[in-house]
Amino acid sequence: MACVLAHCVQDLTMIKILSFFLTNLCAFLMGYIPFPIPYFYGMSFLDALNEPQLKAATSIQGPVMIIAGPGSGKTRVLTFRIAHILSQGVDPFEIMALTFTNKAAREMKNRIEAIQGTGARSLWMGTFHSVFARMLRSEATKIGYTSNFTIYDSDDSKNLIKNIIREMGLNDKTYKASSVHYRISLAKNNLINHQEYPLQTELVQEDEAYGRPKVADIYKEYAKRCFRAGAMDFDDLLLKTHELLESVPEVLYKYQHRFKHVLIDEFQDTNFLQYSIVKKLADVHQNICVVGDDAQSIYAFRGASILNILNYERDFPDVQTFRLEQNYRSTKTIVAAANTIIANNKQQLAKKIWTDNADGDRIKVIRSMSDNEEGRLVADAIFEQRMRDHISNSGFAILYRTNAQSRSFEEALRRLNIPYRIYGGISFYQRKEVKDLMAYLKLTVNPNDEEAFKRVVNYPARGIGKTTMEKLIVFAADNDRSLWDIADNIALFPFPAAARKNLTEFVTMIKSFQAQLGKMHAYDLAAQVAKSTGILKELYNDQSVEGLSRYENIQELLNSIREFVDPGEYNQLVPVDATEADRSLAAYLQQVSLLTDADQQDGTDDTVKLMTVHAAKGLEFESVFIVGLEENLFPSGLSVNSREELEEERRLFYVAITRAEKKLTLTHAASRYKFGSLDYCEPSRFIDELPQDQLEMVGYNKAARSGREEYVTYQAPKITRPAPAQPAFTHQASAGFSPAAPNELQEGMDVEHQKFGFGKIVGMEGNNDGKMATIQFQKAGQKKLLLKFAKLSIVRN
DNA sequence: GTGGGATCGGTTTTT
DNA sequence: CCGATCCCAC
Repeated sequence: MACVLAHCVQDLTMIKILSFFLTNLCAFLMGYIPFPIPYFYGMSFLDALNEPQLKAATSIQGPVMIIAGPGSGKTRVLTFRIAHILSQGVDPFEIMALTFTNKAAREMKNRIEAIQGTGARSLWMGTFHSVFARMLRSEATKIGYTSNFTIYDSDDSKNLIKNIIREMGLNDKTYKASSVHYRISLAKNNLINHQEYPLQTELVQEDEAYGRPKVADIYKEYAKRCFRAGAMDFDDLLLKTHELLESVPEVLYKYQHRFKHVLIDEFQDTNFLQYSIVKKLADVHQNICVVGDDAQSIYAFRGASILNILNYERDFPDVQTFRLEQNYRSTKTIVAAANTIIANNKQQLAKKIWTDNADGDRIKVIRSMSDNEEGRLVADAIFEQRMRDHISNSGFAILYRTNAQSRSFEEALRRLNIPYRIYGGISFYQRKEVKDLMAYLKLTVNPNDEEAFKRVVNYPARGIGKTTMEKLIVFAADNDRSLWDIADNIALFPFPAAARKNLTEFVTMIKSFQAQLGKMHAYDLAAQVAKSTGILKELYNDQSVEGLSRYENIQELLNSIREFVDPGEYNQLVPVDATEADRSLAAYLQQVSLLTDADQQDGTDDTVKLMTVHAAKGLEFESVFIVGLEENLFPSGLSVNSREELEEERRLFYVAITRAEKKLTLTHAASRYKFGSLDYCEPSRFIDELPQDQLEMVGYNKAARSGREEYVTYQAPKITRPAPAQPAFTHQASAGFSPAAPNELQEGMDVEHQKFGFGKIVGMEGNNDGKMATIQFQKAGQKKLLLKFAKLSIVRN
């Protein structure tokens, strides 16, 4: 027996060694064999394309539409198309290519460069937002903005809207900032500005039906305030571009004639506003190429519409259409599953995706009892596939519907020592400390920025409180001037002496930064801002774990500024669409606001990727896990009320499925925690829509699905893993704890306080109503009683 | 004006 | 379970 065991162990070791060897050999070959694309593909780089791809890539005169199914080599066609255009003698700066992420643009640029040389660097290529932000930066003065305009992210926009709602004395329960913001955004994306909005009877009636007749007024005030602050929100970057082209003929003329070729990737996800801009730009040369797939349209909530495809055919009647239907990515099983799913949608263009690839494995459907178990099962499966199928970490993706689902997978992967990387969620630039420093920088560049002003005028605390701010806002509104303007001319307004002094000090400080703008290196300036505002000191004094990481985040932000200003060999913040180097602080701030989640990745690391299905668009992985396939989650409970919404969820599922090359695993949990309590979950209807004979069900209590008394016992694959580390604290007590807690806490006990660190409980007076206790805590080494109520953890000896 | 504790309310997806 | 907001004591 022992002998057999020893053999197994040996075999396992052999496999490990072998797979290690193979993986490294592959990495070695990939990394070290030079990959000169033109030679690799033969005589001409065009040889590498199949028949329909070749036609799509080389028909470069006149309007073109390419309908490209998932995995059909769409990116390749686009790349070769641009390379082909360049080879016909067109200048790179006469080409505009709009992609979905900056990363996609950068990758494509690199590939084109490999074929065509470094000239490709000056292509106008990037996301709609970043390309037009760049255009606005040089043209903004023609529509009354400065070129240093701030870009408001959605938090800034919502804050401003919330303030406006309050100032207008409206009920902020009926007027929720997020829904008002959504309405305004929807309007902007359909080319309706604030003057136009009240005239749109349909919109106004909808608002009234929801009991929000004042949305038009809020929109108007919002537009006014943004303008006064010298700020544009995400939608403004497009709307103002459109306005610019509409109202300034010489600008329109200049760009219309410049761009001989315009290309749009992911056309199904562009909205009316974006389409209108591009249509204008392409009007002279009419060389416009759109690439898309209606089945992968997943941004209708953002205003994207299938109508664009129909409009396109109407607006350009002599359009040439190409269809790429052969899938080179996935197994037959996966392609069949995708086709079966999408066939449930009524609204779609007819097409059939097919593949020559192998049949491949059946699709696994795993049922787990809880979200935590779901995490463990997926981690176990990855561990197993890594060994058995020789898939490297980077060959795996875990895709979920909402960012909040990542937690259980993180924990499980960490336990098995599987390296992973999460995209999305709270991004680096959304963190409080980063936003704080950024606000100072924004204010330095554009002092009228109202959101930045409000954010930092009293951070760190300098005695400018609610009352002073309220006055400031009132004076600003009365005089239609920015907050900064009022603060800068404080003598003209009645303020108490203390407030006047504090505000003046603040203004003087910001002005001292501004004085350095042109003279000082942007990095040094930012570092000085961090220091002299007291942000750095404040964070440095915070010795908690979070405080430490905040401090590091500030350092990281400073580093990214340095990288931007001193472009190194590889720098992800370099504007992808930059022809001339604009490396001012203002340019940095604008670029950073437009980074997408996908841009954060360097993509080359060997990690399992965790992301939402939305973020996975355009990517592919050997083995894909689509998790949380439950009713009300995927499809989202908010998107099952109309056929259109449900069909978008189904397209989302379609996108998720088609990311997989070889293996596809679907999971759902029978229950999951929601707001701290267990919630029971139905399996998603999408599982039922799959070809059932292609599925391998794991962990199913079949009776629950078919009504028959047939139980399948579920067993998790046995994988030895290190015993979980004993938690240092077994019970966390806090003000408002349950009656059980005081029994755990005793006088004289050593405890750790969340914020003040280690100490002792010196008293436990006054149990009010058996639910609350007053805890007296004394910090170690200090005589003074620090506080009465405390959030504490017990330290076990 | 400041800071801490209690209380309430809320879940999509992204530039 | 989280964060925003309210409320109260200094």
